[in-house]
Amino acid sequence: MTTELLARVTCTECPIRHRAVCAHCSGDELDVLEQLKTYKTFKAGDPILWRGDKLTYVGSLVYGVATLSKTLEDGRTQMVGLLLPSDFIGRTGRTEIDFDVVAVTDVTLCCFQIKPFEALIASTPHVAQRLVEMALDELDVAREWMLLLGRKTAREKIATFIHMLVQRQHMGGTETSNQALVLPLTQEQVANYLGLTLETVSRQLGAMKKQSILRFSDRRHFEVSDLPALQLATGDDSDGGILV
Amino acid sequence: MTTELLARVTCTECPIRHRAVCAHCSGDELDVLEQLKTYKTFKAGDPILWRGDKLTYVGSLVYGVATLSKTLEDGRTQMVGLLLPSDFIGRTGRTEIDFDVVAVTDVTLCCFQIKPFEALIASTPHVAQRLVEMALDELDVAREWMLLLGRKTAREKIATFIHMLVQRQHMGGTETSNQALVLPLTQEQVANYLGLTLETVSRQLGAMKKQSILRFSDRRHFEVSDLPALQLATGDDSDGGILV
DNA sequence: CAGTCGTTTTGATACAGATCAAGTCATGAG
DNA sequence: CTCATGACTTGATCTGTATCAAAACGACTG
Repeated sequence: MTTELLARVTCTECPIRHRAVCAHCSGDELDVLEQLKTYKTFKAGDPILWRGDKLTYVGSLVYGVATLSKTLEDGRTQMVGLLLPSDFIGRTGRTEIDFDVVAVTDVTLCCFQIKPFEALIASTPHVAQRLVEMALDELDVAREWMLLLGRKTAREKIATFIHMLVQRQHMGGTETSNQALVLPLTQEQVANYLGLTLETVSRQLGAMKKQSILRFSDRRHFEVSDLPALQLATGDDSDGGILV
Repeated sequence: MTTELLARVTCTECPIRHRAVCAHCSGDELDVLEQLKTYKTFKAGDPILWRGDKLTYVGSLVYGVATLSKTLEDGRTQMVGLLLPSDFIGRTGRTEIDFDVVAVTDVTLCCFQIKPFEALIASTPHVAQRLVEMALDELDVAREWMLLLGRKTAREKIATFIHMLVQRQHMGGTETSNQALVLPLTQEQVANYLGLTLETVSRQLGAMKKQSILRFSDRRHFEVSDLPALQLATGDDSDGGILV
């Protein structure tokens, strides 16, 4: 990973080429991006943006995992987003953000200064269009999470979270279960994502291990040994939109 | 209100002219919208869009109040959005929505067929740009609500909700407290918005009446008699972004 | 390899808010 | 005016999850 961290990649070879803001861009448009982009790297634990910071750049997450979170005065915190490769950080039309962005693992960002980027949007409809798509997708995700936070039980929350990891991690892969998965967060971070305490997360994960729904090889790596049971435990409709 | 419901208004006289998708449009552009738009009305309680419906039109809410909500199989429901005048319903780039939109009061929508509207976006950057702004604003709101749902106490939830009503209802008005406000939802609907039960909503509102933070003239109309106390009870930072 | 720090597990207890169960209060219909 | 229905209130009890506390487990450090 350390080599990846520093290597400058050309857009055409970029691992997030087809999912990031640049997804709809033609070769010509990529050339423009190529000129503007710079890479920034962050170590695990580093803050990427702090609440109230002046927003000087925006960018796409290329490698690693980062979190968005909001914190109350007394320290209670709620994660409001989990950023995986191809996700976008920052927004146009505003110069401040009202949450913290933190690198959870080592992170590489493909960045653009905000001014030139805004000019780019005005001149490159493909980027603007993709940005809307991504914003609306995020909105859908946020609303799904509102349902989770407001109405699901601890068990359903954990199951939904794991199920989301499955879907996001082996996109396009084979649909067989028993696939190696990474848990990119500590249990405390999972708790902050799900509106729970870390003790409850531990107990619920423990229960799912005992029921052999999950099998952990170490703290960070596991597989789903009973996907149907997991899906059932999410509390959602049986079919995830795929009609029988 | 019934007269308003059916009256066709020209864009230049439209009450949401400066806040809706059309906010940035020039006179010429409004002329185009004028050709495309049609009004639709709904009675209180009517469904506007149902989950899984084919999305054939999009539109702006002109008069009234509507809710977005998601429901689990066993009936637990969570409101994921409260639509007030100028808010936008529908999205581009997808033909289905995964939540229900319901009219809470009588509602008038300014609608566009989705096909011509998508063409419009492509040709009218002012609309596209406004749409992005609105999507990102909604995303901010959704994330604020995630913090509320995941981490706030019942009392903080109620206080935050009322405080939001204050802000959205007398936008641009004088900053004095003691202003007549409308509670557009039943307590059961408030409960679904806040991830609580209706009994808890009743008790917390009762407590705030007893502490003379709120004063109700009838079920639906009230005023905030102690705004600082309300703000304190939200659990948020003291200043709502306005520096002293 | 002993020591330390962050993470996870486990147990006992407390409590906020849910649930269950009657009421009471409005409003509108006949 | 009476009845019916939906909205709200109030009280008693239950329970899921938080809280408090301690120990066990790893991974890294010197």
